[in-house]
Amino acid sequence: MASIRYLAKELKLSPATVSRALNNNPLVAAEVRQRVLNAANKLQYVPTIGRRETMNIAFAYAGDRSIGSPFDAALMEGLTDRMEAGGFDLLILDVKRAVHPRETFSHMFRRKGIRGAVLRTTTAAKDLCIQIAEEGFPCVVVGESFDRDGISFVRSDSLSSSRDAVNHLIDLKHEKIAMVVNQVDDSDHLDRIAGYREAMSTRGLKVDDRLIFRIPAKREGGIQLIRRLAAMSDRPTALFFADPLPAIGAMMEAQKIGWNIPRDLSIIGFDDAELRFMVNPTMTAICQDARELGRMAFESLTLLFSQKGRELQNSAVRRTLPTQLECHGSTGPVCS
Amino acid sequence: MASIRYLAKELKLSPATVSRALNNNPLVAAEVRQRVLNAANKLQYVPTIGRRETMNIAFAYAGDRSIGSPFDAALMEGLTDRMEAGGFDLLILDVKRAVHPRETFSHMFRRKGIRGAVLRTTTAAKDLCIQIAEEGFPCVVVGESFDRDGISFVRSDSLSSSRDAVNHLIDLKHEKIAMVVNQVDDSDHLDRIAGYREAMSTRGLKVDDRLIFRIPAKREGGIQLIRRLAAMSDRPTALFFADPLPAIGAMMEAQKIGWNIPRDLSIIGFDDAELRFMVNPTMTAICQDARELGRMAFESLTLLFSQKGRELQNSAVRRTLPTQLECHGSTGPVCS
DNA sequence: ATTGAGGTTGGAACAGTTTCACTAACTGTT
DNA sequence: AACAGTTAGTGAAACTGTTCCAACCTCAAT
Repeated sequence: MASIRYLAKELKLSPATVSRALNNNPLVAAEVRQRVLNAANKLQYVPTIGRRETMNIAFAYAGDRSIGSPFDAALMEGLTDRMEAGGFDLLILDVKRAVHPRETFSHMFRRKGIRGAVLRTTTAAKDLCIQIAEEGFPCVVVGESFDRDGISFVRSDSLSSSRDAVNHLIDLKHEKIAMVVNQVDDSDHLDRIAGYREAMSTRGLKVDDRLIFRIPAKREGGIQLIRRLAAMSDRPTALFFADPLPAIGAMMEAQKIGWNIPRDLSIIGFDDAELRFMVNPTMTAICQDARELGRMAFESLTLLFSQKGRELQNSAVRRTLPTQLECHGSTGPVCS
Repeated sequence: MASIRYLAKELKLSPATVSRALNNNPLVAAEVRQRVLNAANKLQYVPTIGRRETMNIAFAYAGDRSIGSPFDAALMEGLTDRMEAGGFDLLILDVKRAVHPRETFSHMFRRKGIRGAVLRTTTAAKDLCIQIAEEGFPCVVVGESFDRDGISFVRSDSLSSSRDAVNHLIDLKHEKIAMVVNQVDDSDHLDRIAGYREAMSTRGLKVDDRLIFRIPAKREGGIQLIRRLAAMSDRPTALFFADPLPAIGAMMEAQKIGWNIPRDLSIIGFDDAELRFMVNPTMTAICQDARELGRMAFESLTLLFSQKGRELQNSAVRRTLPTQLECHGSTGPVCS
């Protein structure tokens, strides 16, 4: 369709100049480059190798790059699970780093021969995802959900399992149940808070805002929280964490200052991987299947490529994966 | 150099047929494809996009795919650290899955436009690495070392820090110090055993082969080991683990059966990531900087591309990264 | 005014891929 | 047995993207 030569004819330039502009070659005038980029975006230009469409899919970090987490690793594993069969290759990149000055994101993807992207993001970078999606580039976001149309995403259903978790604590006769959540909200975490509130009020427990603690989503956050609790006169008997690492930190610090878990304090965390088995006692946690999430992301992306995807155009692909509450050793009946 | 058309002329075929053969298109006769592949390998054919050399680097799993580990995640992070500046992109693949029937590995890499590969491997797949290296494809192995010439690799220096670890235990007056190591050996683990033996004999302690325990490198392995130790009449007072997960499992199981760590048992593990901080007490461990290892792997690879690399040809690039012993709460003086 | 340097641009050559037409062999039908 | 239809395999040609080289244009210095 829209080839380099077609663009060239349209813009009354040579193919050479268009190619240079698309590759951010400095030997092209700024004004010309801008015109070429605009035309390429408008005409939905997609580079090919010879006559073959490229078969790369990007796992793209929008925002902080944090490959380090087991969650990302599992996600990637799921992504690659089905890719080989379709002849796709997986490319890792950091969108902020990869994009050249005065280049749109979708253009950067095209320059690298990428057909579609799985965007791994955090709330801080939500805008970035919206921007990329609005440029019309096929992408699926993991780790955030969006209200507006036109943005595809896959997510875990945090709401119902959060409800389950809190109900489990209430079944154990806990009443002062605190929710511990990251300082910055994303939609996933908002769901977790909603689940907490729902379960509490349904079972006739008052939700006191002072029972919702905001901490950084790191191990240190959990440690600090325990130190705060230790000073309280009327502290909660159970904690529900919306993130894995603070839950671990809290368990360790609590034991360090002599509390017995679960006798003196019950803890429920989240787990993307196998962390719940690495602490003593093993941790009751809500588990999400990150690998399956990766598979779903890939399938959503291929759906966007297909004819059906073209029809959907503005209505996006959205999938939700159920999560499970796994009961282990960090929760027990309230001890009064 | 060796282009498709050059190959075609050489083999008295059309460029079309050569292209098909190289892409494993089924519409080409088996005998012809074989001839093309042989010629491509002999003439060191490298595909290009237009006239530009491809800029992909592969993070290739040779053997079991195990992206899941934090070690791999950190490795990848290190790899990508410097890549963007050089204009390279990182491609993830599983060599066994990616390779087509009757296709050499180097050919598969070339088909995908890959300039060089970082091979992440295990001992079980050591042969695979040797094969790829012998095909002459630029690659750097991580996680294994090789005696023979012509194979580049980056590794952590396990020997000296293993010595440090055991010496630390001896300083704490331990005498019955056991070494716990994976059932299958790789050169890295052999180094760790060597370090153990060296330290023991230098300090005048006898190395009893019954003090070297072989277990699967999983959490469960450590659990099983503790159960075995519990039944022994004259059990070791300290354990030196060559792998992260069994050390964690052992700590948990030991505490479960009522042993106090470090009073009843001192434990030293390995840590690629942050696991040592997630257990209680925090774990004394040998830490390797997987991220730096990734950076080194990338730099070694680019060295192989450069002119200097051409000269080296048969003598390979080899780098070793020091590791550190970090003392935390899981080791203490022997208690008699 | 002339010359030279540097920035831009286009033409041409060349890289790989696929479409289309063609051949040869094989298969099934009359 | 003869014929038609199908299929595997091949090559020419058309098309895609990139870079080398020559040409052009502008501006400053002589």
